[in-house]
Amino acid sequence: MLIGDVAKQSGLTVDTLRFYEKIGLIAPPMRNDGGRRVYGEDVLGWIKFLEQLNATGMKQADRIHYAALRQQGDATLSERREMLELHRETIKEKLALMQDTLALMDRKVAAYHEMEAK
Amino acid sequence: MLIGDVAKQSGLTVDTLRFYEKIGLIAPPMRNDGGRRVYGEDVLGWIKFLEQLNATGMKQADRIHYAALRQQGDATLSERREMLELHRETIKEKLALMQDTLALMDRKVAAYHEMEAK
DNA sequence: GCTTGAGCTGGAGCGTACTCCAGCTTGTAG
DNA sequence: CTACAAGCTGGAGTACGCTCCAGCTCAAGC
Repeated sequence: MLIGDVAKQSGLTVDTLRFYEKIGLIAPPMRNDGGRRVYGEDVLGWIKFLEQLNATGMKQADRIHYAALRQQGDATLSERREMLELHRETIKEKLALMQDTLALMDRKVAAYHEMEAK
Repeated sequence: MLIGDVAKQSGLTVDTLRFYEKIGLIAPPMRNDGGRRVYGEDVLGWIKFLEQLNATGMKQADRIHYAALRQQGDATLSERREMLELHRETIKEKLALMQDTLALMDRKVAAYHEMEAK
């Protein structure tokens, strides 16, 4: 898989993939004879996971830290677990806030409907 | 209420309040004899609402648009309602994603625990 | 009436997370 | 063998959302 294929399948741009490699979010892949990046299939799952961390509000710096731990192998398992447990708690908080705001939107929309009806 | 009081009660900084005024998120308040901003109590509710829109991922540009509509009064009611209805849908989507990711965190954490136990 | 804290304006600076570009090399299709 | 698309590097530029600063005025306490 060349970088363009990864871009197409992951939804990231080629530039973003190289940027993620530069900052340590994605491990530098092998190169072919022409010096081009050749990725394994597994990178797609990793990118998807990164996107989920991102979409749930994990900071770049923390994602980079997690990626670094992951590359260090099994010795970092418990630290990674702790990071995920922490993140899980922040997701829970955001979730609660979202639900509150969703309820607020419902009330506001209903109120607007009433005002429009008058 | 002077700007410092609003800052304390809203949790925003004085600089942010002036910035929000500059970009149109907060209506320019009256000024006292010395030229200082004097806010009504209602600004606090408005700020809280803005924060909720913000925290649930509404873009600055859209919040500004909503604020502008609000200042134009009742004629914009239905447009505002539509914006909130749209935002409600995006919140729902984010909520679903968050719940998925929360479940993923749970699975990962459990898996890590297992690997650590070995 | 002097000090000190709060407020004012206009504009510069910053952190995050990309995004784009120039100038070059490589690979595939006609 | 020649286009031309895709890839490479290093570095500059961008968008968003604040945040800070200089240099000034205003207000309240001693």
